[in-house]
Amino acid sequence: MQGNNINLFEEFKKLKIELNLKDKFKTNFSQNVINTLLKLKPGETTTYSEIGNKINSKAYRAIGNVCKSNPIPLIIPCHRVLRKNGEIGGFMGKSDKTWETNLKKQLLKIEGYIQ
DNA sequence: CCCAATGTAGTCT
DNA sequence: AGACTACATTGGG
Repeated sequence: MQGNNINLFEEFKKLKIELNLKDKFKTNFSQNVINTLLKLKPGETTTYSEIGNKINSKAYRAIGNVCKSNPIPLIIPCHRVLRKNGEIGGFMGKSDKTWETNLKKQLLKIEGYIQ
């Protein structure tokens, strides 16, 4: 059956939603973080320290803070950011084993990063 | 294991 | 304005 599968990214493209990211992310730092995140493709992951290298900053923890203020998870793919030591890291403001971090794992599964 | 460094936002005084 | 605090982290002692 062909028509049963939906490519979410193609569907999103069709919607042609325009986001005013500068409105939400005012500072230089946060815009750098967001721009770096938007370059990630489905199935790709990065780490807080890797983003730090790209934007020339050591504020790894602050990178998490930017993600926390992400109004639209999935469009700004904060779930593709993992800890350098392989841990899952936090999601939507929570860092321990909560439904939020579990959702993060599920998203990575869907995108094929983990089984 | 403990701890300083990092950027932002929030809460005081 | 300034001081202080909490964070989805990291690398070093």
